[in-house]
Amino acid sequence: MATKRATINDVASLAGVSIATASKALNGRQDVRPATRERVLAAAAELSFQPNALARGLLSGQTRTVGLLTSDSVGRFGIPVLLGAEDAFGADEMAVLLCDARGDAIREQHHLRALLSRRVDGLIVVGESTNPRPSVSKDLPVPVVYAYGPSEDPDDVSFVPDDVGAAAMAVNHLLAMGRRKIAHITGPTHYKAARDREEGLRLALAEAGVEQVGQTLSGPWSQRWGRHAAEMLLMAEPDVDAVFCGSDQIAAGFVETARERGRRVPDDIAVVGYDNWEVLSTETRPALTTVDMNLELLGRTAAQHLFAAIDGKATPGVHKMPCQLVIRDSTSPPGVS
Amino acid sequence: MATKRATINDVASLAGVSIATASKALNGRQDVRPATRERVLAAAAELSFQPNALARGLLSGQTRTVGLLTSDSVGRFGIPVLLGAEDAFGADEMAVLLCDARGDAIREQHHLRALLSRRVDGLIVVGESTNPRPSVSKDLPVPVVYAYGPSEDPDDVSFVPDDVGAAAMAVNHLLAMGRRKIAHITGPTHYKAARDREEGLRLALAEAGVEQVGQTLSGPWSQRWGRHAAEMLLMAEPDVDAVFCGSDQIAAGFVETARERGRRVPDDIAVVGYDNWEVLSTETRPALTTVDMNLELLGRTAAQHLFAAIDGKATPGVHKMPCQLVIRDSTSPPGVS
DNA sequence: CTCCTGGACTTAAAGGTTTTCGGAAACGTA
DNA sequence: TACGTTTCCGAAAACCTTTAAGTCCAGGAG
Repeated sequence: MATKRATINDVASLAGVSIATASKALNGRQDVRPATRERVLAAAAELSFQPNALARGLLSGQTRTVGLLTSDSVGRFGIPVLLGAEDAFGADEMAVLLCDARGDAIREQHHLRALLSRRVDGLIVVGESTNPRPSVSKDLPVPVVYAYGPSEDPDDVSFVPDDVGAAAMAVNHLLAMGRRKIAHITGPTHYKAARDREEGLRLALAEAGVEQVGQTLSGPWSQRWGRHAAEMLLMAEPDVDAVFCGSDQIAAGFVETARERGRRVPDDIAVVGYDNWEVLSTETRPALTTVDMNLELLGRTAAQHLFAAIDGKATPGVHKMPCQLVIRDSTSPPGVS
Repeated sequence: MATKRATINDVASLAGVSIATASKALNGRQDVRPATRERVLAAAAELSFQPNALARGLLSGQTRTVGLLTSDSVGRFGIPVLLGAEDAFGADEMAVLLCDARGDAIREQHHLRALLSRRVDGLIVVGESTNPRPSVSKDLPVPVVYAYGPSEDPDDVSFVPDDVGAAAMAVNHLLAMGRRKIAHITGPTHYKAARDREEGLRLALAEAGVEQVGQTLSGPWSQRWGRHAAEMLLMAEPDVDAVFCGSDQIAAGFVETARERGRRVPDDIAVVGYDNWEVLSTETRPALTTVDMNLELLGRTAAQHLFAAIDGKATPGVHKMPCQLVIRDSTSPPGVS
């Protein structure tokens, strides 16, 4: 806590010039003699002058601020997007106003109004799942991009991970490792993520002419379910040699139970997870091969496209972002434990 | 994307009054006839008018915005604090400008300037650990409160979890369950959290006149270390009947290995974790008794005190916030599995 | 009738910055 | 000397809202 804030007026009078000249000097404009500029800069430093962004924004109509409206309280998806966005903005000193609607539509509207009244230049909406969500962009005076959870309206700009492609990539990896008895354990079917990943699995298996082992097992996204599904699967399909799991939590549970039941991973059964949630994927034994959705890149890309949209160059549609397969010990080739 | 934003001027002329009257009508002030107010409100609704917070802030000197400056990219501590802060602010529609310095002092200064230039009303600084950190508040024109990681300067306002008290509480719980052979596995000693939690353990044991079993084992905060430490501990001190772990990650690793080595939890060995990181604490077998640092409450309290400080009523010093012991199956009394 | 009161509304200033335009000085050229 | 050009700087408007102060008018009291 200290003195009152200095204004450009104070700087100008300390430097003995008008505020116009001070402004020009501070903003590196022409039309000001080097010696004068020097004096102004010195005065500004002396008073530790910070230009008032409100006044500047009022005049220019640009606040250099974007709103990030998220719905996943836990930050599982919002955080990487925030980081990516900060990266994309960073250089040019954009700031991020963060609001968490906690899945409540009323609260979302409330936050939306608050952000709009603060005159954000744009908006990033982060979904809590990849299920399409109602558009928020109708008649909004600023551009909006959706990250992770796409908008229902195809005229909006959305960025989602390519779950289908990533799942296919994961399964192709298992096939390349020589596995042919591949099972699938995943999350609730009302998640589009679960359906997409299963779709990817099916495409990859079909292309290779390989049959899936057993039915897809759907349950919660939890470790507990992974363990439970493992019991069922190992009982019903004893000759399974690979499992593609819809999340690292499920995979961690599976690996634990498989281990307990005397199945070696990866020698007897190879396991692939999803999410690359490091507290799980690198701490299981063995560490998990898993899909990294590259959320930080997704966030950065969304931010960059928001910039483009702010400049009037929007690119509507749902953009699928490539994921990455992180290969760890849970899928080494058989015999190469 | 839609039309240009309406100003109060547009509202006023649509309603056929002056902007002053429009302002008064919109803000529920007296001196305006009900019929007139009605007209103004209708006009505002018609134009979906949102008052420009920049202009308002410029005039009042208050932006109703606070900055949240965090250093833990992963959001493990920052997020609950953000949520708590949003809760405290929410009713009164404060907004939060979030910046992540990622442990980089330069970037922190950069963000600090950006926040100041945006004229935030106050600042919450969230540490990445409970280690005291350099103060940022000297000669700042706005109040600052520190959450989780306290400031080195005792004149600042800091809120930290009461690690010592919580550890003592955890150990007292073990003692109450009849355990007398208590060991401690924790994180690196350069973390104040590790030292404080050990301190709490010592106080509780001393008060009960019980000796700690073996030396405190220090290592990374990881599950891997928990497993490794479990091997060592079970070898060196076979008769241990309880372990207090410095984190849920360590506890999860310990439980896993103890189980593998044929020790039953909690029958043979009771285990207490720390953090109540739910993806771990509720998913281990058995679920972990653990310390919940109540970070959301901490964040809310910090936010409330920031309000107080904004109003000129600061309460300097390091405030220790109470934690909570969440009792689950890993510490049931012996024989009551 | 005049004067006063109070209600309903308007005018104008303020807040800090950027920008446009015009002015002044210095200098060179005819 | 008169004039044009260049260089540097200042005055003032604009952005949008709130509020203090002022205006106007109807109606009541004297």
